[in-house]
Amino acid sequence: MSKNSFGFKIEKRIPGTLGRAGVIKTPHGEIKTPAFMVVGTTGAVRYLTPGDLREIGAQAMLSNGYHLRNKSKSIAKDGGLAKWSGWDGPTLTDSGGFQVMSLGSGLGKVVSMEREKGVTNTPHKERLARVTELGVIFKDPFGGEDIIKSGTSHLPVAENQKVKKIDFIGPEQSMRIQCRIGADIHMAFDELTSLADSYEYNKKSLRRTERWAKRSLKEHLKHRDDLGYRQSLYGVLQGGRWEDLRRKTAKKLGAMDFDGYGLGGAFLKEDLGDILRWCNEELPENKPRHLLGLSRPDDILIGAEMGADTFDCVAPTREARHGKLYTRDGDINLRKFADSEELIDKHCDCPTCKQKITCGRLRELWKSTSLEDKELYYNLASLHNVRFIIRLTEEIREAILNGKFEEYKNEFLKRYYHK
RNA sequence: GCUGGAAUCGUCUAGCGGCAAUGACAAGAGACUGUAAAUCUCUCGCCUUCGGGCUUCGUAGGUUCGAGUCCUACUUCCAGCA
Repeated sequence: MSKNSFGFKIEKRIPGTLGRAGVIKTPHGEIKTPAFMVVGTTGAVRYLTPGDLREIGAQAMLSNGYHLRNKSKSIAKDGGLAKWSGWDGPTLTDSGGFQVMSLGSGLGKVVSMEREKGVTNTPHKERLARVTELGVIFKDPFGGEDIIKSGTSHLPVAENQKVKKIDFIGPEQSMRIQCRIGADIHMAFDELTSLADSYEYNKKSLRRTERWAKRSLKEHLKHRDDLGYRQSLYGVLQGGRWEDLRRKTAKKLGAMDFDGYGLGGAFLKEDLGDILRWCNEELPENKPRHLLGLSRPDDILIGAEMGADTFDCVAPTREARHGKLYTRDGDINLRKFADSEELIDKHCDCPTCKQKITCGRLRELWKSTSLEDKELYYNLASLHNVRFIIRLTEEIREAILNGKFEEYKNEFLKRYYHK
């Protein structure tokens, strides 16, 4: 295979659905799909080494252009993300589109998929991101020194507020940053809307995201070979929970020359399947699709069934750090396992379970006042949870290839969610 | 033995006349989905029809409308001197 090629091949479909198993080819290796990409926002997965990632069967890592924006030049100098990070397999970078929401309308809030949680948007004056047609103005709240003088009312800061820096990121900036970082796959710059945004706002935002997609594509073409290997670009589909918006944007971006597609949005759990179906019925079948930011087993199963090929999510590592560990019979809360001699899951093939480290011991490390103990816990717990999700995608792939997806899905869901 | 000082919710701690009583830790429950997350929320004397009721700050008295807070005695602990 040529070093410069990107490709996707479908190996087998799930009969009667949009789902498939396949292989994505990138300059840094293949990704057998469905696959879970580990999240290493700043170039490393928290508390996991590249060696750990290999050991638990990770195939690809997702990093973030926004978080690496100030390091992109030195990453380019080192030959790109793979060389710089020590993870030499396939990589993907997000554009910063998630931060438009997480630092803007969703600042200080959790991203929930439950209707009951009653999502509201953060007031404009408190936001650290402001959206304009040209791009997004980000305010960096850390290490504030520079005082923003008056006469900057177009910026999302109060007068005389101390902030370190104002960053402007639009499609062109995001593409340049991502092309310097040099992941195998990039995301077009998009705006992720929140569950609280109206149809009208979503429509307006979606049109802008589509214009940004076009601009992303144009800028990306200029720089995609700068590091000596071909970097690919996915267009990102937004449109909230509305079928007309979703189908229209999928058709529109689907006709553009992207290498694949990101399926984005803040979803209610009950809507996920429909939204993915609307998008994937319209998108070209022969291009890979990445479902952005989801990893609960039911979400991955629906995603795979509805034609998503790759996934990423911070939940496995974050929840590991917070004491929630995954098992086939549902999640456990480590708090309840003081002095327990049990293993998390005696059939698990992760390094932590293979070493026979008990829940009691894990809890002790987690609750320890020693940072060293805690960090050991974060490593052991992250290894377990990430391996659990990777194994889930491996088993889904296996089931698709064997024509047993439906059977596998039902059995898994029954055991995991006790229904 | 004498002289000081101290005793508060599992632990440490605030409290100098209006207090069911501060904060931290521990404990318990929940959350977390393209990482502002080694984070966040809630509970943490007993009962409650959620209005409130009851019992609490070493023990026993006292002063006061009112005491964890002031006074007396006792108990225990700490420090200094013998």
